[in-house]
Amino acid sequence: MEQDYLEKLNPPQREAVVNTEGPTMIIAGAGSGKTRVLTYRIAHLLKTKNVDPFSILSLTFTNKAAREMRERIEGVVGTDARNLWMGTFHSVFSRILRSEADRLGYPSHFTIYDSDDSKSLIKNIVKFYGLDDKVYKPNVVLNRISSAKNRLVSWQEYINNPIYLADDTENGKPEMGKIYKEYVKRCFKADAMDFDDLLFNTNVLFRDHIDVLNKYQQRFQYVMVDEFQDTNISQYLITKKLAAVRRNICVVGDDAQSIYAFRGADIQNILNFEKDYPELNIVKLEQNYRSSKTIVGAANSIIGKNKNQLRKSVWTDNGEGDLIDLIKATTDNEEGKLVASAIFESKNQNHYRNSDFAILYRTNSQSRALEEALRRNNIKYKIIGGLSFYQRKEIKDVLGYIRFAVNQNDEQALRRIINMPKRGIGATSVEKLVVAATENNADLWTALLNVNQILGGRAASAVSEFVTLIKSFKTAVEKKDAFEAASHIAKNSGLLKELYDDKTIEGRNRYENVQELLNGIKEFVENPENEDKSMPAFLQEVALLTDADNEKDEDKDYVTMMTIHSSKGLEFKNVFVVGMEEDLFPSQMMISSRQDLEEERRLFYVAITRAEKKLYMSYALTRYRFGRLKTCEPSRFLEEIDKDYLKINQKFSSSPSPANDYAKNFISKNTVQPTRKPVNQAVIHKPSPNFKPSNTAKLAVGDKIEHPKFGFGEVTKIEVQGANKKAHISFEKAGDKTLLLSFAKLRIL
DNA sequence: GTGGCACCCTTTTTT
DNA sequence: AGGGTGCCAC
Repeated sequence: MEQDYLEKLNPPQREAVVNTEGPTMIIAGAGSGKTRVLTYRIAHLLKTKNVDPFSILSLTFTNKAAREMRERIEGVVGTDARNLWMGTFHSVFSRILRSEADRLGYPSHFTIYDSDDSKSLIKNIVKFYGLDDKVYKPNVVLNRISSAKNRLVSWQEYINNPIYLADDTENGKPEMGKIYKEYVKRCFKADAMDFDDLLFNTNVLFRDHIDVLNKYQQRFQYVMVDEFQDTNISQYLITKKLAAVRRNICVVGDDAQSIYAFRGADIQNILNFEKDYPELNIVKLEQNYRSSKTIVGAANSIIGKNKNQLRKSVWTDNGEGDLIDLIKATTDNEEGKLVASAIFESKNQNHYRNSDFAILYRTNSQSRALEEALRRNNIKYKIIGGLSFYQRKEIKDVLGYIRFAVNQNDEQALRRIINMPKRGIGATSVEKLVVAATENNADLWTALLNVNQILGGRAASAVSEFVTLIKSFKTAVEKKDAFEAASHIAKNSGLLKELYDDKTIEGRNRYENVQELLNGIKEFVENPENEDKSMPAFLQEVALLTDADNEKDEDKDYVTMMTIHSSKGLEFKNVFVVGMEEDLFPSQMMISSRQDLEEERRLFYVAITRAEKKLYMSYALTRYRFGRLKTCEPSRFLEEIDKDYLKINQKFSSSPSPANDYAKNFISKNTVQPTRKPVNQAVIHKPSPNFKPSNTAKLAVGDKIEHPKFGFGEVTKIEVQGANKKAHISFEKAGDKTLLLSFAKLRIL
């Protein structure tokens, strides 16, 4: 049987599969059959070497990659594959942390804070210390803490190291260490770990508890790491410790595809690897099986501009293929239209299906215009990533209740749900409770139980009711399976009713989303592979899930839309790389923060190498950003592609140039924002004094009105913007002043 | 404590 | 454009 698969491989691939002992580094160029090699390598271990699946640890970058790999291995070796330790760093080590939680003083049901939780906790802390939240922006603070954790710098070390203080002081943020400390303490007190803690604490666990480390060193005889170029130091050290005894470690990566430095990924790991394992066996996979010569050539011509690369030559035996189509559009909307019609034409000419196309962009916000165009052309599409299902407000609300029922110390969950739906417990009361808990060195839950000593009157009784409610949820979670408990909570928390009563379209959607969540929990419970059907088990599962992991569409024939980042590891027959504009791609941030462009260029390389047959690139001369029309210039990356690979689409090559003049001209002709439509009348909120939300009035051209700032006047023009959400009215007297209709203080005379 | 309104800020990628 | 926030009225 093994002969079968070995014959399908070229010599370096075969070597990578068969050499299972000792440290190995596989440098796998784009499209070089990496997944196939990894699959066979594990199959080889299981079948030929009779290794127990429980003793193989395989770490991947996404849950999806893990699942696919498991399925493929299952196809070769059968159900043994189910027992492999396979998953992302975060999911594998959170499982291990759960079973060893007591060693670190955590309960095994600890909560995992997502970045929203982390950010709002930081916000609380900044406020708590009375610091300026303009200076200590949650995002910035979290990044700083995160990168410290990823380099295994504890808060103690952070505070005691003058270098960090000097650095922070220079950036005007001297209190960073104090925030870091408080953040860690609050997380611990809340029985919570954030994403970085899952790795940081695994390192602490293995450092401080040798017996635990020994146990896992014995268990994992073979350790494999995929997408090695995107691991950070914390992850690297975990694998190093685990593999220290057996030294059977195999890492697979491509330095040219390292695109997560912003998250702490360190290419240095590849170089360190050679130092840490002098007996290292290096295999290079350089033949590309995926793409045409044109695509491989274009990709090479881009990545060749980077200085910090290991020399590697990716080549292919495939045919020349089509040139890259460059599509030039005047606006972002037109870009969408042109992309849609290119898809339409290509489908007709080549009998492609929707699923043969992918549209890749730099930022999630670019998806809007494209979406619109595809919808109008009746092309089915699916957006991967962006705001994930689990980040939606209504889902987070329900999960907030569930989380708090499982862990009553989960401060972030409590803050979210205590007054949702409204029950008369305002911010002041919550703050008093938190302060009381802190002062008495007690749990939040204890403070809630003793609310009568902290608050009085209506607030106290509201809190008591809330506590009773939570107690019943707590029982539900302890006694029932995840689905029953969740249904109970959704119903009795009042969330479901509140959404049901909301008859707007958005309300409907939200209600359906909650139902979908419940369905998901039901599926979780009914899945025979899940032995533990409890609520905590479900939460564990869900905390590390992303949208890309929810692949259960019946109808799979859609155009895939996603960021370049989430396209890593995927391939499509035809790929559109859209928004090829300076400042957008490469990103403005990269330029202004004085970082070099190499990571952006690698990102471009990743985008190009997703394509098998044909590549399209597009840019717009004008684009809306933050509601403003901006002129754009073609990306410098377009200049960097070897011209032999590019074809300027004839239809659009007649646009005036230079591009910027044209765009400016375009904008000057469109001084009135094109999305504003003139109308004769609009409905506005009725002005004070008898103001009630439902009181509306019609405002028409010619009406006499009074404005507190601009005085009396007459309506000369009404323009509605967007989906009738905002209207602009013009005054006669105020010098043709344009005003937002939402001025409730307007008086119609 | 709640709710409306005007103003302000976003300004990258994700486990 | 869209969401968060601070202020004000009730």
